[in-house]
Amino acid sequence: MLDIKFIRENKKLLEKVCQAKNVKLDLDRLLVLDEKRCTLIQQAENMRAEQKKLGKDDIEKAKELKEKVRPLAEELVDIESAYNDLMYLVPNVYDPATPEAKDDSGNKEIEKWGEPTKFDFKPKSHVELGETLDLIDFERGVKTSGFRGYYLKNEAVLLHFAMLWHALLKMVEKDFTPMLTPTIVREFALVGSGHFPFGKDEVYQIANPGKLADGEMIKDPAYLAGTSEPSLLAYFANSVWVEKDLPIKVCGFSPCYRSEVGSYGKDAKGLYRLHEFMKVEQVVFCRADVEESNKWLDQMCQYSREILEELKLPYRVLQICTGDMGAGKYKMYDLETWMPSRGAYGETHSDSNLTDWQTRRLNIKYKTKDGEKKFVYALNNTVLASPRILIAVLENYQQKDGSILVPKVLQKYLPFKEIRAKK
RNA sequence: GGAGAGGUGGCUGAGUGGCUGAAAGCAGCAUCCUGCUAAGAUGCUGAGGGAGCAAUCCCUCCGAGGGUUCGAAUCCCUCCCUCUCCGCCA
Repeated sequence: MLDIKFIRENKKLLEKVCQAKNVKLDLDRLLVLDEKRCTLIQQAENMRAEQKKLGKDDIEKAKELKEKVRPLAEELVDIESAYNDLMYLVPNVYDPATPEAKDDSGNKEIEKWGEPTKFDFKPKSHVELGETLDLIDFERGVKTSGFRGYYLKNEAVLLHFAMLWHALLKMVEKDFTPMLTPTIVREFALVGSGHFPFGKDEVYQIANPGKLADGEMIKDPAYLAGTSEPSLLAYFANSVWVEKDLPIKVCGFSPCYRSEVGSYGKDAKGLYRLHEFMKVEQVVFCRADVEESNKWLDQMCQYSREILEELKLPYRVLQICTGDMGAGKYKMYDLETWMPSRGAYGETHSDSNLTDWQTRRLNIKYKTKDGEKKFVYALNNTVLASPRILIAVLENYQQKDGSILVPKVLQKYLPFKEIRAKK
């Protein structure tokens, strides 16, 4: 959400943003609704003030006024509802330096660490490795869970948790408050984070929303969140901090659920695109200052890079272009980690500066030194998501003899240093 | 799942139809007073939106949403949440 005043004054800019971000929004209609809304509010308020003044001195006249206000109030409800629907669709502006493009072809590689792993043998994919070493069972996963189902087994399970644990400890070390967040969330959390109304299809809905047999509506349906970000943000909904308490740094651990509708054909095999996985996520709230928030964006990226570097996994940093960055984002990086079976880097982290776009939706503010109230800026980034990261670990660490070495940094958490075929 | 009770400002807590946006206390801020500490005196102190250079004025908000009424924190309905007891359960 943006400030309506800003929208009024920057129509041209926002038209451009809508086009660049591929957001369909009738800005003219929004502005017309806004105008009507202001007029109606003013009229209704004046009448109500008059009505109140009359009090019980002239009940007849007050009655008349009441009847006059009623249709105005009714119209206002309709207009405000339409107005709000559109307000939730208004995208955030983006950093002027953002590469412009219609799709991910415009993403710009801004840094690279390490080189793609070279093998002096024909490397296996994590799917093959998972099968021969008895680490992953897709067949039974699908049998039990359906398309994209999987079981992790044996060392892969411990490796998965070792990495998540390592990631969580890392963030605690960086002074983030660890949180284990709800995965079942209400609508407002997803509207607040901006996952709604844009990506409603991608979220699993539970609690049977809609009409009951007697025609009653079930309100407040529940959803399975695709990340702990909505929960981490919603935790602070309707709160006001004092400037000196900023930044607020939290990290969440949670299972993540994604329906992946609209990507049926993509990444059909392996651990890349799953309906459920686990993730450690970092969220920072900072002062309403673009420069400061961009510094945090870089800093959060650095934390994630540190983990990839400790794991000695080759990666690159992309700045995401306008067409690929999502309505709410002001600036965004992805980290892509080298995945030998793809012969390419695959997205493992996503780092975003949303400025006040989310905090306006959730009403999260702070009081400045001058006593002024402002919406805080919010940012989020993946710390580590698994099993996807397992693709990179299993494949990059495989040996000629078919075994897999355990990254050194993880060995302290594990009762083994390598993974070999079972007898 | 069954049976009860309840949700009021930063906190405690009055208030059951009409100058109540809300008593009182605590906390907070300001000033004064007392040789420190402590205590005392007085005043100020909720949020959102709108008009105005400003003083100020107007509207909305007592869990949320509807309804009754000229008028609702107060009456009615729905929902959400909290607490107590019972049942069930990892």
